[in-house]
Amino acid sequence: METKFRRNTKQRQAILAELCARKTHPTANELFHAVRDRLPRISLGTVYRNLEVLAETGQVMKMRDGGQETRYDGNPLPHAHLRCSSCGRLFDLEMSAPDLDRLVGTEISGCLVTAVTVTLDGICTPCRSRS
Amino acid sequence: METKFRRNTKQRQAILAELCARKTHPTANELFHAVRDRLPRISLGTVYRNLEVLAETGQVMKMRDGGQETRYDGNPLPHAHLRCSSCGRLFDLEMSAPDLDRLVGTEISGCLVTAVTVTLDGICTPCRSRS
DNA sequence: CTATCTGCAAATAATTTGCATGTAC
DNA sequence: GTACATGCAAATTATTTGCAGATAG
Repeated sequence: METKFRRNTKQRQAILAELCARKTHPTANELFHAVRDRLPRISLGTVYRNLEVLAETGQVMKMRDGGQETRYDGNPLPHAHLRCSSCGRLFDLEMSAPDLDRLVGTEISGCLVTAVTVTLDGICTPCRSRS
Repeated sequence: METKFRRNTKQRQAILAELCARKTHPTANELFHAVRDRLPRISLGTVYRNLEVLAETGQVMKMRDGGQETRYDGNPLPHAHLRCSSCGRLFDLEMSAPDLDRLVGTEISGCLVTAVTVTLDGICTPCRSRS
């Protein structure tokens, strides 16, 4: 959408609030169901459209690393993730990657770097004890 | 598919050869069209099925970081990527991340780490000169 | 007021799957 | 010979879009 002004609708507020209230990294559909408790008439399309806007304005991060669905992260600060290859969940890692984060804003092979994403793959504790 | 034996079909060979011959990170559909020059009756479903098998056996890497389509990488060695936020292309980076690669095989918060993915976002040289 | 946003439903895009037939081992 | 793989087409899943009515600023 190439629009100049952005309205602060109750739908957009509710989606952002719901996302920021979570430490998990929900899908659009999960957010849709959560937000629907408060706004019963909200539609899935609206959730997708708002997440797109929020990602453009940098309030939210889109994460397409893992499974089939896009997940969203309400934490705008740089932090690494761990994806469980068994259950597909994404966890925040305390760890950061200072050497890599420093690359933001620099040029590499003529490319201006705007973000650094670090994702580890592994098996999370619940999945390990289950097997 | 939970099968024991894996056949070395000409389709699977052709897909892997085509992928390894490239420095780019093609989509399933791009590979489909490329391989079809040699195997005119190959189907898109077969390409998807084989890429899945090749990813399971570690000969190929699935990359879902960026745009909407999954891309595949025929280089099994660890290396970072740069994704152009304008055109969506994925480039290999000479750079590696030794501090992070060292994490493979270790445990972090009880999770056994099996892989580390590093992706930078930026605008590639062609896209920068175009604007 | 009016440009932006919403709900709804239909459309699209990527990927997966069922099934009859083919083929590597 | 038989389990695994293929081609084809239909099904599924995630996401996007068109449009008429609603609403934030």
